[in-house]
Amino acid sequence: MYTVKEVAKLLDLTEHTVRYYTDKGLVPSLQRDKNNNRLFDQQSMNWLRGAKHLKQSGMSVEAIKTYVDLCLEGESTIPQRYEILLEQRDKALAQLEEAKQRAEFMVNKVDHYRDIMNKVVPDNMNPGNWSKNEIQDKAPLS
Amino acid sequence: MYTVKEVAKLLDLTEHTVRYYTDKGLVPSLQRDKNNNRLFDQQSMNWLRGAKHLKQSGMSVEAIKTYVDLCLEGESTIPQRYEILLEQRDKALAQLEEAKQRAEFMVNKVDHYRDIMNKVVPDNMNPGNWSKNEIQDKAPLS
DNA sequence: CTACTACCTTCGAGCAACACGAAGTCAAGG
DNA sequence: CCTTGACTTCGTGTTGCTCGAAGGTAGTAG
Repeated sequence: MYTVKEVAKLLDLTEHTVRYYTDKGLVPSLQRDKNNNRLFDQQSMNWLRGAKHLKQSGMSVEAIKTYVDLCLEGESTIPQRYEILLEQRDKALAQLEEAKQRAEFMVNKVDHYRDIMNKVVPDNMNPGNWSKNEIQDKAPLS
Repeated sequence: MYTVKEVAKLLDLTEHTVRYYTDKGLVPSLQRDKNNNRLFDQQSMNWLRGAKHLKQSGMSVEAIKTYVDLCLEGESTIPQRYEILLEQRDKALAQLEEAKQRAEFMVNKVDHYRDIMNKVVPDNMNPGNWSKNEIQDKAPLS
């Protein structure tokens, strides 16, 4: 059994966010101790982890709540839940592609700055001269 | 030369966001036509693309503005800019890792739902039973 | 010339998802 | 007993859009 602080640390969320999600009903199995403190068992952790993944893949808190309610309704909602997950999966895959490009972009910029500071190339590093490919990147305008 | 609508499409931003960023000074090279319409040349596109990448890697609009101002100040701010980019690069790399895990998670869930609908396994798919590894995933609690 | 369409503009309000701080409760330690 | 610290609720603040109103301009069709 975990406290708010512990789950926040384990799942890499702030305590504020953990409370916010539980208040919004995203963790239906949440329990309380005799002092009304939130208490997370493994199942509650799983709801919360699922909520985090769904949120980060682009769902609103409200949409996640709807999804959770569908889960609680039983097996009859499985096709509906499947459709939702399918859409979120595709978003997650698209995000992964974007994250790759972003990481590559940032790595290139840092390398470029390092070169500048080593006097290898002149300063064409301000974003106005940033472009989408390295050919242009290495052909400074200014 | 591109209009707001065109850059929005090219960079995959909403028109609102493009106007918001330009209003916040993230595109110092922005020009206007005789009717006061925003007009983007290649340089302005690059500022905007840079702003988008920095934003998505976790910087606030205000922080990006600060960065842009540093760029405009000249070469003396290069070490400072390098530090900023270094931090953002690390965040981008961390995000990439998270995106990978999230995508894997979502793919597993979708596959799992497909199995359920094909009557391969019983329903243990509600998030309360979701767990971090597939061993547990395939050992339903309910 | 007018009317319609399709852009663009500014501005101000609204909104989601937290973030934060106040004010209070409770249990343990010195 | 009193402080420390972690928890609670509640209400306000912030960021980054998001939307819509209200209006200007340019092109085309009748």
